[in-house]
Amino acid sequence: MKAILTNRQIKIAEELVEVLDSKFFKTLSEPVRVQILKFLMLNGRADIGSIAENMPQDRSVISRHLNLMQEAGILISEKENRHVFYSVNGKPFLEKLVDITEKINKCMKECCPDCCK
Amino acid sequence: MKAILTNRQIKIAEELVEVLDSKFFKTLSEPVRVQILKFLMLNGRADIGSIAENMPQDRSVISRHLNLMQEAGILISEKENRHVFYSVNGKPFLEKLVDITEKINKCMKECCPDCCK
DNA sequence: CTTATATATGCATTTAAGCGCATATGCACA
DNA sequence: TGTGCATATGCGCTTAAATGCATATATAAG
Repeated sequence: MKAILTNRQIKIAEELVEVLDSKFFKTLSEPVRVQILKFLMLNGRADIGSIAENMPQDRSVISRHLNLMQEAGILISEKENRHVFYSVNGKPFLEKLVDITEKINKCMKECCPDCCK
Repeated sequence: MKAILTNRQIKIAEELVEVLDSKFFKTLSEPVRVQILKFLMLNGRADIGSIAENMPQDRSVISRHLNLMQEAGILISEKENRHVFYSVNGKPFLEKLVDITEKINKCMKECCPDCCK
């Protein structure tokens, strides 16, 4: 048990908690949503119908997953007439991941130097 | 819908699915486990009892979370007499995150160039 | 204006996970 | 060898999420 914690260390650790507890992270850790991500990576922009055709789940289920993924910043959606097209939210998506990695790195270096031995 | 997918692209996308579906990712996306991670980052190596004292959950619950986190490669455990001490598995933990970020980056660049616009 | 199609939503069911109690195991110390 | 403490585990309870059906909404086409 360490003796003293600086405010700076506590703040850094709290930032880490924030990014890990985020909707973003939770949304990514679900097999069906990962499959959807894979599909969109390989096939590019697609509407809900075409995505659902390639998944065992019901259309309504896929629709809800897509909505969650958009809210989490992983996908973007564009409504065109009757269709809603989804695609990977490329740069912001990647930046979020880099941010998480950097925050963990920073936390280990500054809060827990022993962790890195 | 893209016309043709190369084997290379499919392989890259499958590797992405693999890392995202991993125990590692799922284990990290749970609030209590994130709190445990924070605690160990700030306080360093600690045994189950001291960790549980700082959490609202029962010792048995914390014990199980710690076990999962160790299996996922996030923590390491060292048994000393009656006590089991846990600490952050620093380097491997960070490397895993970097690996995931790189895989997603690679997948976006090679499978879905449109994603990055 | 009617019909067909794409998506969204209400609802009930099923499933998985977290949770805590009770108890077992393992180890140290008297 | 017996007692006490740290951790592990069996069990049932509770909760949250995924799932699919039925249906509602919206829009395009005839």
